[in-house]
Amino acid sequence: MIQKIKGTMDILPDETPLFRYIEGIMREEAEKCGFGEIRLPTFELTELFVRGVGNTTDVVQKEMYTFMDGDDSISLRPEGTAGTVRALIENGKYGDAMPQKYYYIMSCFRHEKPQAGRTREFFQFGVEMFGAETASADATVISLAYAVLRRLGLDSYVTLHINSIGCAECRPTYKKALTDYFGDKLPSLCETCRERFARNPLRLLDCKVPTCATIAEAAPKTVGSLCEACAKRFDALRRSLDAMGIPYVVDSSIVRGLDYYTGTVFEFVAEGIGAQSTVCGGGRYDGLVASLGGPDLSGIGFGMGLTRLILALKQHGIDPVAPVKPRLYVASLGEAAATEALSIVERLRREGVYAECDLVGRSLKAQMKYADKIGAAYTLIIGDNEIETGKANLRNMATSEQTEVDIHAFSLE
RNA sequence: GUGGACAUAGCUCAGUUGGUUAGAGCGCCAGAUUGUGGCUCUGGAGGUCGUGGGUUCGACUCCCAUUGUCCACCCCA
Repeated sequence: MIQKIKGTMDILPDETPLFRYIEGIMREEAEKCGFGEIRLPTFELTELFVRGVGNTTDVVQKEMYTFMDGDDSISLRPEGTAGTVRALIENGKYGDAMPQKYYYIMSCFRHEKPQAGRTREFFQFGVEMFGAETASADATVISLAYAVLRRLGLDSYVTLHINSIGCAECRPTYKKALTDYFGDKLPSLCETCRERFARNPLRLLDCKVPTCATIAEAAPKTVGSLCEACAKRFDALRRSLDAMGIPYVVDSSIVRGLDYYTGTVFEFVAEGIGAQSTVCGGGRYDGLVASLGGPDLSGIGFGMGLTRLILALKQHGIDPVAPVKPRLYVASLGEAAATEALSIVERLRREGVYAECDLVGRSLKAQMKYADKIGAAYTLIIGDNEIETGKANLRNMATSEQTEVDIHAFSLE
């Protein structure tokens, strides 16, 4: 048989209600903050991601689904920010009143090796805000993520980590401080860290190898080498979060692997769902709009992984969706009754009631069993006698009480 | 890309040092006197033991390869 592609998933009817529940919360919370839904192409020109996400990143270098379309190199979107920025510029939305606020719930694609909390096609809730540089903007975006987690009942199981990695002004200074510090310690670092030293020194702070982690602990902190503006804004963000009652920890190892991030970065981490524990990650990207050919416009956003949220919900036994059950099952005996059952069910459905009848030719007993199995609240039993008299027994499946009703005119509580 | 574990009915798993027609529970279907569910009982369908080689008189069981799944590294949501 033909199997699905590695790293993709089938979401069956017993799981989709949970997805829709979570998506509903995301939409409500985003729209309460004035974010409007944006729908974007599944694929874009490869160059958008090369320039937007950054050609030194792993995501672009080795995880994109890229192929030729005639003379164009196109790629499946590996994340949502680059496309949103492209749409903002292309549709001239930078001319409208600021801030511009967008959200999306869509699948993204990365050619990675699947593991717990990581698939090649994954579903992401993302939020992007443009043209607002205040700490209040940062706090608003973070509080939106927190609101979603709180409504899912996960707020006490996640930790918010925040950091500032500096702007175009202070980041180079900080990078130099870092390379100065790590430079003479290279021999004691692990192999991947030596690579990181050359490619993305910030990531040195995030190594899990014990010896590297100890060395990293004593490394100069971003927060200590921020320029005045960045330091001020980071302080303001902390005060804002305090004021809003959103708990957080300052974590200098939060770095982000996408090139566009500047200044404020943050993650919500859920312990216990596996190694991929970041349930939401985001930050500021003040240079991105300009670097993609738009005006000099600031931006901040986050991505939240649907399947990781579901892992966390499962881990804590949170199951907020009730299965959908029919109000009525019409059991029938004989062909005439089967036809009558169909018309009764049709009438009720037109009135907005979820009703079912036999579709596979079961015996009466088997129909009753089936009605029980699917959780029907009531069962109406009809045969030739009932068609003749127009009356039939309506059985309450919980109490087993039966009442006689007019089969053409009865209604359900 | 690197490493580790695992692959037996629709699902969760047994399967003794390699030895006759491969098992259980759950699920599914059908019955247990005539037109009524949940409990119980009985019966039934369903597996070329992931795939391809090899060792052997004989392989679900041992060896090799391959594919897939899971977990971790890396990276990220």
